[in-house]
Amino acid sequence: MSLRIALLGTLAYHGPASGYELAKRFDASVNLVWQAKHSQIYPELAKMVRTGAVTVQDGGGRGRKVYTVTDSGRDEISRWATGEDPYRSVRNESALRGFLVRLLPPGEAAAVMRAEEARHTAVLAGLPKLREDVHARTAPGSPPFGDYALDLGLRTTRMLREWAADTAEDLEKHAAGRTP
Amino acid sequence: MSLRIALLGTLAYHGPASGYELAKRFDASVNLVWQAKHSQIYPELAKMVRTGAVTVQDGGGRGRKVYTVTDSGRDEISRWATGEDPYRSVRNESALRGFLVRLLPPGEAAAVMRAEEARHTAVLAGLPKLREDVHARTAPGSPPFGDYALDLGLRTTRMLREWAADTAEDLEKHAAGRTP
DNA sequence: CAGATCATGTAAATTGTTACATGATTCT
DNA sequence: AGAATCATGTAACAATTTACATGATCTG
Repeated sequence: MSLRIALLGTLAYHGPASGYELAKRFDASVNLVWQAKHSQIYPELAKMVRTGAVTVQDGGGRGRKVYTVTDSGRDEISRWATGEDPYRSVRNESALRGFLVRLLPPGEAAAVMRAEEARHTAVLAGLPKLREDVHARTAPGSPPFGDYALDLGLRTTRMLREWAADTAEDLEKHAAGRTP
Repeated sequence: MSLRIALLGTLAYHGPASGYELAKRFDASVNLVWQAKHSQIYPELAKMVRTGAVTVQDGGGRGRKVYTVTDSGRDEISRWATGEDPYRSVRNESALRGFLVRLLPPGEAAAVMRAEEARHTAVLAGLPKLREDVHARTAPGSPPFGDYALDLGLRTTRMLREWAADTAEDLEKHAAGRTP
């Protein structure tokens, strides 16, 4: 369901697109929050054509197919976004790594956390460019998609970096304490 | 892979346990970061017995089976935790909802964000109890599992709540502006 | 023309969810 | 005794990943 919604949302924000381009857009926007490979996107688009959430036209040679979200598709987005369902699927491999870090010797654990910190710093450095990319891809007239979403991405990455740094610091203290 | 690692990590932190108890522990600790149902846990445990990452014994009647992590299992954890692999799988339905919110009329969108804020506030209220539960389930002598992990959970939830509140506020301004 | 990129798909395997099924023990 | 909880599993289905496969167009 979530992939379907993410695709519909992306089409609604950035305008009609091909499966190929949707895969690109995923990398450049939703990607901090949800991922999908083309091999999952193509079948899902075909399915959405069958259920009337999107329409297809041939577009721009090379066998390119352009998908457009329908009113029915927009309704689906609204229903999902406003719907109750209390369950929120969460999966976070970075955080899982954080869960395991105490099982390592403190020195090693600290190194892992420092590496994690560096990774987040790198992501932060790339965010301004990401923001430009997203704005460049946004269809004129559509609401500024990036703003809330990118803001969330920014806050998330910042938080993870700080957590990694604080954790590393704590572990380094332990490591120092045990070999005085 | 990640489920396997999460299970091994949980066994290493909290000591030997049955599949049933592991399912419980997941709900009470890793759950902010990774989820699993018993129908996935049981087969995975059986598989790990075959590959020697854990051992089984019968324990405490009622057909209960107790799993213990082996040295080889611990090695697996270390390798995974320190391994390179730059890819980090992330899935976050709350955040996905945030992505879509701009597609709704501002008033409705603001309401969705306020609801989200309330949800996070509720989770925050439950965290002290969660911390107690985790500590109660932690085997004596093992490292304080909860500390870094719960800290991350706390920071994540706090960040999401603030983001939801700020977004709601912004949307409310828009809603007011358009119907002056 | 060769290599990069655009573009779409399918197949096989793995992972995850929902539903079904069963039985033991404890608590009231 | 009946309800709740402990406890384990399987089956069917859905979602996801990895690998395989193919061809068009553009760029140097």
